[in-house]
Amino acid sequence: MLPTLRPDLNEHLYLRDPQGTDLGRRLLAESVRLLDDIGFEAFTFKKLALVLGSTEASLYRYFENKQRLLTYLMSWHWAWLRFRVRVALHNVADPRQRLHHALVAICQASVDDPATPDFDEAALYRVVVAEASKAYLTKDVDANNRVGLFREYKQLVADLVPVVQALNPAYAHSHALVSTLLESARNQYFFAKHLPSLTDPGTDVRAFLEHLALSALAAPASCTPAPAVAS
Amino acid sequence: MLPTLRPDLNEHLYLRDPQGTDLGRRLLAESVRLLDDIGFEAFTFKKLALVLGSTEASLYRYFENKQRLLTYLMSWHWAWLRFRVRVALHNVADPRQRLHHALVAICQASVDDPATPDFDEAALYRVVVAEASKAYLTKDVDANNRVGLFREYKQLVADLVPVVQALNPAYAHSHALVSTLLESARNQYFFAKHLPSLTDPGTDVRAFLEHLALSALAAPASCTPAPAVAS
DNA sequence: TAAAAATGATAGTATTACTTTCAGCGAAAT
DNA sequence: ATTTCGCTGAAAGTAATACTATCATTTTTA
Repeated sequence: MLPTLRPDLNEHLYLRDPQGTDLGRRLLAESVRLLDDIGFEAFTFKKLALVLGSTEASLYRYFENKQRLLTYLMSWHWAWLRFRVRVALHNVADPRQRLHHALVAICQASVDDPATPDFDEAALYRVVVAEASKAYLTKDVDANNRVGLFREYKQLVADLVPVVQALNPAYAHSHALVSTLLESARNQYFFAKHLPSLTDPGTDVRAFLEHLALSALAAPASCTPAPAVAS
Repeated sequence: MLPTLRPDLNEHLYLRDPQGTDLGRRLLAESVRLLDDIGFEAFTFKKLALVLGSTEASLYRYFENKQRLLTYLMSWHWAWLRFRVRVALHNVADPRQRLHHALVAICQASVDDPATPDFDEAALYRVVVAEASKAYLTKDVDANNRVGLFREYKQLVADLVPVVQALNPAYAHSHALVSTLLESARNQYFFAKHLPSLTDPGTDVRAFLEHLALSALAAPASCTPAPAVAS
């Protein structure tokens, strides 16, 4: 099952609350493993039912389809990240420290929590890295967004915006910066593993992102203006 | 058909060169329209055959599957971007100007070329924004990468790295920065349209990215170090 | 004009993505 | 103690997807 934290995820994500039953919890845990194994495209409820010793029909009682299940899993991850960030920032006052700790929380999302033996957090993070964007890069983003399916991601961004704003209240792109940091974190991990020429060897993703954010927010006048020469 | 530019895309992308025949060229043009219409998940060769007045079997002679077709289309886009960047940077010497023009080329990828009436470039860019990452976020990235399917994207990054390096030869993350700029450009367009709370209202993506890159590369010492306080 | 290449027509297979119905079982309420 | 409820499993079915194969016909080209 999913670890200790049990956020109230949007009820449109599921048909029946998977956290409420044994089968539901095993569904969640095993789906992460299976997604990690074979990827979202090859993943089916039939295969999942097989490893669970259950049936397709039973699983369809929890989730309308695998897309919703994916979005559920990603939402859970985002909720968990929010929690981690909140804890990491607790009692840290210095704005620069706050950014630092937030980025540590975001980038160390893959570390396994030994308190949850039957839930593979490292596998979830691999699934997040490889599949998260498929949760919203679909033709029904707008419909899904309308019913709140991306609430957790948007909340995570909303939580981080003040962290960034604190360093430079005049910065005009704090939402864009935050979403770029989150998306880039995933991408750079993926690239490092699979398309290394799209990153730099031995890159510390957190250090890269922290430098990026701090320098953007330091915003010395010399960085800001677009060049004035003719096009 | 695809516009004037005819790059030599990796031959593993297709079974039969679609640029070499009339049906092949119509396949490419219509697939963009159909992908834009219904999205990658709902897209099938059967539906495409229908709008082409052709048959499934005929289309499967060009592409092994829709994944390869998508990667072909994205590769064509990346090759075209490379070309646009090259043209934009021609005879521009000032490093800051070069970055500026490169980003203009990248961010204005959606403008339609009136020279190619039967090819909808705006539609291709929408498809790129929504679907490009699905070309590599799969379980067979590594196999596909090995046979060169992502050559164009990697080349685009490789072309842009010197542009960035010229502004700061000591910068340690130029590959990560370039790939972040490219990925972020797509993401921010998508967010602006579908998940606006993940960007800032009225954001000029190019201006955002240019400020981000310039400030990261300006790298005053005050931005660089991680904070020294206890964790 | 003959050979080669490309296309269309037809058909077929395995799998996917579901839905439906019904029966059985354990826990909770009466 | 039994009814009832919620959940699961079993079985079957459907439409669509993702292909592959064969063969006749048309188009290109040498």
